[in-house]
Amino acid sequence: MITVVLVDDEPLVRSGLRAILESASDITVVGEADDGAAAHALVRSLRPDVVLMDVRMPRVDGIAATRLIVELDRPPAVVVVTTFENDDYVYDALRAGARGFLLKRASAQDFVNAVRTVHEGDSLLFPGAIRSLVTAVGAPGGGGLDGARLTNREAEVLRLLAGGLSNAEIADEIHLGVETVRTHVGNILAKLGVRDRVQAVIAAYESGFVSSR
Amino acid sequence: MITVVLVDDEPLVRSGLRAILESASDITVVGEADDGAAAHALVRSLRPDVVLMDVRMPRVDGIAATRLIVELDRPPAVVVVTTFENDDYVYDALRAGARGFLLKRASAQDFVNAVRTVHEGDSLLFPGAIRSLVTAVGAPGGGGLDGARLTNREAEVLRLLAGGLSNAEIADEIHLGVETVRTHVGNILAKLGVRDRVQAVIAAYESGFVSSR
DNA sequence: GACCGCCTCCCCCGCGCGGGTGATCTGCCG
DNA sequence: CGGCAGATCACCCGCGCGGGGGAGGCGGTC
Repeated sequence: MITVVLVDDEPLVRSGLRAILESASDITVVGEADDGAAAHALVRSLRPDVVLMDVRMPRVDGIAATRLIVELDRPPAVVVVTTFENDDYVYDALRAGARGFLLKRASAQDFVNAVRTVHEGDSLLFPGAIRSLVTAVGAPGGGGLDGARLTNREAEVLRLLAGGLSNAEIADEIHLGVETVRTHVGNILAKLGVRDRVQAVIAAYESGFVSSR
Repeated sequence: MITVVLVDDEPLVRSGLRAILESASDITVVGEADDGAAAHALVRSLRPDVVLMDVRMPRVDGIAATRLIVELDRPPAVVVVTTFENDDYVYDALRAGARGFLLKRASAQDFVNAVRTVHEGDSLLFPGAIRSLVTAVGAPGGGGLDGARLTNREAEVLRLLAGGLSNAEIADEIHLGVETVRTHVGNILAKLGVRDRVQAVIAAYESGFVSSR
């Protein structure tokens, strides 16, 4: 059984999340808090497996609360919940130690899956990378991106990379030197905060930057 | 404009595909055939970009027709369409040179995407790998697979691999020697017919063996 | 008993990959 | 004009990865 604590300043949101999560037989919501300070206290006493945390809250916000919580010993997995895709607070929260993030408009199944995922492993894979990429979804061949950290060229390279091409093949494909491709790939990995091209591909799929089917 | 030839022995199916594809402004169905021999002749005269081919047909079947078509110079991309997931004919067709395969129950958008994909690049990525994996979807942690080529252990390794883990990390995770993991990974790559772990991850996503969100 | 598939581990070899660093050229912006 | 970001290419280094073998144990089937 996975125990969950909900943190959001709106009772309506908490109720909704509770209803969604409790419909899964392996998940129990053991507590709710309406601000970061209360969340910290609640987590210390209840020791849940997972915390669903709104980033934007009065007084102690989700970032500070996340920071406090992950400093506990054997801390729960914190999943940040947000309304907006382009929310810099989410970025900060991920840096503060959150295991992943979800949009409030995600489906019920998404929430259930997210809780299970962070509980099992160490994932909601590469939240930082996915966060960087969600805002970059757009032009297929290299059109105008915006909030993304990736440049047009980098996005193009990532797309080919996610097609399973080697650096040399990418170079051939877009008529560049292999060295240049290596540079772009290196920059992509750095910007996404992932270790290698495998993780970059995963981030590309998980974020919807490329999509299956 | 992408030109397409449809090959299926049932007029109903051809009509359906035609309606779906012509709803896309960049796709035109330039011809239809109801068996493999007619398909071959039609493709030679019309030189379409893409052929959607049923595998199961009377007289000259889809496999033989695919073989004939891909032997033309500058042949069109052949996409095999089938009713059943566990259809060995599909396997043969892929070996015969088909660029990908689709289930008849796929969505309208899937068909449109498939046509565009094979027309642009060289993909419907790793059709052989995906074919191997679609039948393997099932137990998350290593339950009973069946028609899959992968053993339980290999499926488990692939799942971790698709989580972005290195060989050493996989070895740690399931308490094996790195050498053993290397062997499993090697076998996985061979069975899927892909070159490296990056392509294996892509196949895992494209096949639904692992799924985003 | 012989056989085979699966799992486990081992060695060697070549190469692609990723990190670090630096260079040049372009175009944009203040 | 100077500054800066993006794009291009370069070299070095270490290592993880993948291919090619081989080998032993274990549990099934014939």
